[in-house]
Amino acid sequence: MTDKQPSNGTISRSALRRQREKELRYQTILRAAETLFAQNGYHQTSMEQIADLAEVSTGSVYFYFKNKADLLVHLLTEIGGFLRMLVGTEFRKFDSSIEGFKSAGLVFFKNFCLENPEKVAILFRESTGQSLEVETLRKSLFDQLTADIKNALIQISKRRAADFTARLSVEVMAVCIVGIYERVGYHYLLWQNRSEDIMTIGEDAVDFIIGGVEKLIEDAAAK
Amino acid sequence: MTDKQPSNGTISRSALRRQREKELRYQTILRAAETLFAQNGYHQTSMEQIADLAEVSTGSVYFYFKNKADLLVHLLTEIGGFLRMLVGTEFRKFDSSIEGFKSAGLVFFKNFCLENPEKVAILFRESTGQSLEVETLRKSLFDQLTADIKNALIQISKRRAADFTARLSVEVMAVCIVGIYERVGYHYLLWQNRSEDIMTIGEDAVDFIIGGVEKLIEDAAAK
Amino acid sequence: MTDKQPSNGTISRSALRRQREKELRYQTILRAAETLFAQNGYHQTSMEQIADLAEVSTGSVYFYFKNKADLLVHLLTEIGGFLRMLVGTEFRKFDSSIEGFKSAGLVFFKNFCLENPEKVAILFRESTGQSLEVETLRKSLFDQLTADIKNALIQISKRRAADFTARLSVEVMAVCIVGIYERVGYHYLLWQNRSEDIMTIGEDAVDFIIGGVEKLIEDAAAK
Amino acid sequence: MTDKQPSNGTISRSALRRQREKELRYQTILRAAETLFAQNGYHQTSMEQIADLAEVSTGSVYFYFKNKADLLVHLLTEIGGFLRMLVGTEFRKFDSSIEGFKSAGLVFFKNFCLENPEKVAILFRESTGQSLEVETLRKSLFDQLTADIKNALIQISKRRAADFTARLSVEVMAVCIVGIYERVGYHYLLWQNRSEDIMTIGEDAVDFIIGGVEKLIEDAAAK
DNA sequence: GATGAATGAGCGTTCATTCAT
DNA sequence: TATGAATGAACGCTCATTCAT
Repeated sequence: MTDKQPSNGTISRSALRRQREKELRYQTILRAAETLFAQNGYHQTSMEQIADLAEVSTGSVYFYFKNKADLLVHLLTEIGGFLRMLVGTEFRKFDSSIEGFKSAGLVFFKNFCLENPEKVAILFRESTGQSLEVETLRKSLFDQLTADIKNALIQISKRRAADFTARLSVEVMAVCIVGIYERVGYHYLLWQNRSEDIMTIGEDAVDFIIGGVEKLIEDAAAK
Repeated sequence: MTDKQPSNGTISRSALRRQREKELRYQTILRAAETLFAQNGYHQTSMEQIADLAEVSTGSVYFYFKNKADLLVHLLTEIGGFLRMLVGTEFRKFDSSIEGFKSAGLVFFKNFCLENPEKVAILFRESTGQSLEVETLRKSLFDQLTADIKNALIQISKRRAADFTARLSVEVMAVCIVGIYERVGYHYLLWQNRSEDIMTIGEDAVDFIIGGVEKLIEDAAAK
Repeated sequence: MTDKQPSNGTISRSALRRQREKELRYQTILRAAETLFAQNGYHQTSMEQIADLAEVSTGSVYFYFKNKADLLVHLLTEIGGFLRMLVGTEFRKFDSSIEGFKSAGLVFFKNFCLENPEKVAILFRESTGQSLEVETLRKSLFDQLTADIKNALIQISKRRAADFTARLSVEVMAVCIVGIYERVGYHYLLWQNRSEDIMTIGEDAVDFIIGGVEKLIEDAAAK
Repeated sequence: MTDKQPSNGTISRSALRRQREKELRYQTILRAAETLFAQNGYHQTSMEQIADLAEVSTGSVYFYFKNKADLLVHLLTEIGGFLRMLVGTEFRKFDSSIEGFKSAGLVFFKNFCLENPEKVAILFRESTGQSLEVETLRKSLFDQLTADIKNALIQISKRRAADFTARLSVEVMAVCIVGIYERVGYHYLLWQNRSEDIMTIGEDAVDFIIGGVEKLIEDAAAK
């Protein structure tokens, strides 16, 4: 705490370095936890293993994270943000059209699942059925995703002059779509290791969704 | 040696009663585990708690089940069989038609989810991300469900003279449908407690599925 | 208890048969325990395993033996008696001469060790360091053996008109001899499996003992 | 990072002190286990008792030793090394002569048995008939002792220009001698508490051994 | 006498968390 | 800040023993 601020208002070089090192350590620990949780499971991973992989002491882990669940909470938050960013970007790019829907789906399978299988494992497997705190966070992440999809659906229906909600709760549709993404990713990446086929599979899944959505829009518009 | 075998080859009454009592104890313990796993979570439940709720000693629990994971395995197997029976019955009743599809979906939400929320919690939440053994069993249960749905889809497509597989892998469709059931049940029963609305919600979800399937059949038939 | 004694004083046939069966069961259980203790170790053997091998219920084991230690106590007593009988017979046959000494040694290696390796395991390995009760019995068995040998040594020394005790405590000599028997049996049968060589080895050991004894007799006589 | 490495390459004082304290704790725990194993027996001693006597927590015991058997393994290794050192030193001092033999024997009874009865209890009683791992270690310790004695015997026979092996396997002789030491120590210290007489008894035992050896050397030389 | 289900004290072990240095 | 030894509650599990039938 001595050399944080030199006499003038700027931050000293060594303070900056320490800041960087701190951030680096934080990341190293988080990545170690991610790797081990995904690989061996949350309960099968001890704090000591995480510390070992991150090459720090157990005490240090507790300096950066208040407890074991906190590691999962941070990972989950990070993963949730990352996923929303990926999908949201795609929707914005295509202006919430049906094209954006298709594109977002493919981005999910390619840039999320395929490139980050550990995140899939943590989001869909390891964070399931843990403490109340984690489950609450998990719920809120899923709720956000659902809300995003719901909004996109509403925009599309408006554009087509169809009143979606008349025939089907848009929210339920959104929940269904989330369920599809989740199980397809889980099934083909965590259970089977079909990394090479995942894009074809993803296209099929997106087709199923689009097909369903289109049909229901037609029905709604027909009324 | 007194009452096991009367002079003739039949089993004596008291032996039968003991048999019944043994089966009863087994059930009592299994139900206690189910309740506690669903309520507090697998890891938050101790063997002593299970014994207490079942009103037996911890030793007795180990007489009927070889270890804690074994309890989960038995529950999961039971739940998987029950679910397949429910859904399969419905398909058979409607001769694998699209009506059967609708009916099976509703049965899932009514007779499985609504009437057995603990089973939902265990199948979709508590059994996730446990030991390799449990995860393997879980995978096989999901695989069976997927295969059942896949077969139904193939039968329907045959009846309509449409070649489904041309447009979309039937298996992926089946996986999507399983994903929908899973997440809708989880979302509206475990996260929100919408027991009263579950049937309406279930109908919506089934409509989404039917919509998607119909659309894809049309597309396939058009070719 | 009804048909034990017919009106006259003789024992009924069925009572006799039951007597025989009881004795048989007792033996079956004891032999099962002996086998398992020798094979897997006393602590690594459970009462259930013994009951299983003897093809009776655990309850029956407790009818014949008051507890687990009691099994070991009975085995040990039996083994001790058997060993004393073997060796004693030999001494008596040769009239406590140096020939009897030699002969008894060889009988130990042949008729005790070679033909009953399980008894070697139990007497020298499994009964060591158990409860106070077992250790006390073990001590008394060793004491008896020691006393037998001591007496033989005294007789021999008397015959040679040598005063053994002048040079060396006869008891210590006896203890030494017991130690030789014990370790040679343990070393070459339990650690190495030299069943085929055991007689040659035994002869060597007996030679060592005889050599020592002779030498000390000479020394004593010389005085 | 504060006091681990001062600017130069040496280890700081406080790091040294911590090192010492760690070694001290290790010793305290090991000594507690030794005391309790010798006093109450290995199986009758719980990890909690050891922790209590060492005035640490059970967790600490597991920090220093991987499990209960590991404690016994460490004790046994330590005891084996100590014994070999004692006896070996004596042999070297007397240049593997018959005098060294005598001296080594007395050292065994005085500096090993008399001064460390707990070690006698653990080496000859508590380590017997435990797990495979312990029994293997035990065997290797006895094998080493046997080999040491065997070598000494060979040297002596060479010096006397006698071919020992002609009459008697040297190895068997060594095994006999080990057996004598073992049983005499066990008999007079663990069973009877003859601490005051142990030296006289030890001399007797050594005399018996020397007597035997001399006789056999004479026999061998005579041929 | 025989059975085997039931008991429950007891033990070894783990591991998240703390804290003196 | 960082360390890592220390803690101790908690848990899964075993198994000798009992006892109602």
